[in-house]
Amino acid sequence: MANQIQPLDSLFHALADPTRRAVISRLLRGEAPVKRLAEPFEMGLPAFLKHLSVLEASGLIHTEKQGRVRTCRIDTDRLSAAEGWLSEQRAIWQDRTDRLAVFVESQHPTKETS
Amino acid sequence: MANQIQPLDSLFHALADPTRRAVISRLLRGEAPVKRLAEPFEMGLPAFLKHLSVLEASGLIHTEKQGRVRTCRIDTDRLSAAEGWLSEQRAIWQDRTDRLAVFVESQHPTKETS
DNA sequence: GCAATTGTTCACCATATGGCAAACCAAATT
DNA sequence: AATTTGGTTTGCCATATGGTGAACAATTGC
Repeated sequence: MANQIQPLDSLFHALADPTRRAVISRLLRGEAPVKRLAEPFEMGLPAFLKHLSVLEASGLIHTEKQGRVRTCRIDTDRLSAAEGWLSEQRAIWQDRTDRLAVFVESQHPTKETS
Repeated sequence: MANQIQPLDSLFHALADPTRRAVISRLLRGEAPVKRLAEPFEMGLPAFLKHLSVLEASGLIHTEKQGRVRTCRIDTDRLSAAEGWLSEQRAIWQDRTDRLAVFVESQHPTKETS
């Protein structure tokens, strides 16, 4: 319930880039090392690492280094947090339109309420 | 179904700012002119207008000027688009974890499947 | 017509973002 | 020990972002 608004900034910011969204989609199918994650993209590793650190700062992924390979996995709770805010907003809107519908209904006594 | 990925960039980017999210929350309760929208915030109008234009570029709001006052209203379809992408992703993840659960189940013939 | 209200535009600024190349480090391989 | 591999750090760059103040419309109300 407690709306910790601050992290939403970094969350949505992390989602606002096609590369990062692709990484998320990829990680939803299972963990992967940095190199493999980076393969589909045309940028260099340094640029890619920046994207990863944005994702990690947002809490959407966390990574662990073992030997020389860093493995990345997703934190679906953070995804749900983003989804949660959106569905909260939709709830607000739906509640309002529902009450509006009732009001309109009450102004149209001729139409049957069915 | 057709995933028009490009607009997601501007969509999530628009959501990645507390001012803009507040504007959205406000507009979900009903349309409002620029001046009234800007009141709760401490920034000047030029800065606020930039936020509005980011929101408008993302399609989350559209505005109409009548006389000297510009009225803003929200486009809930764009909100649903963002929510849609997120729930798609969750579906991917859930499908995977479901199949994983089935697999784990099949490796544990001792535990009853209930 | 004058003045207040409501936006809008402009020039400017500091910082963040997203990319590069190149040098570097540490773990595996051979 | 030498080399490859996987990742990291460091500069550097162009552009975008988020804000400011000041000047500039254009309506509306008196």
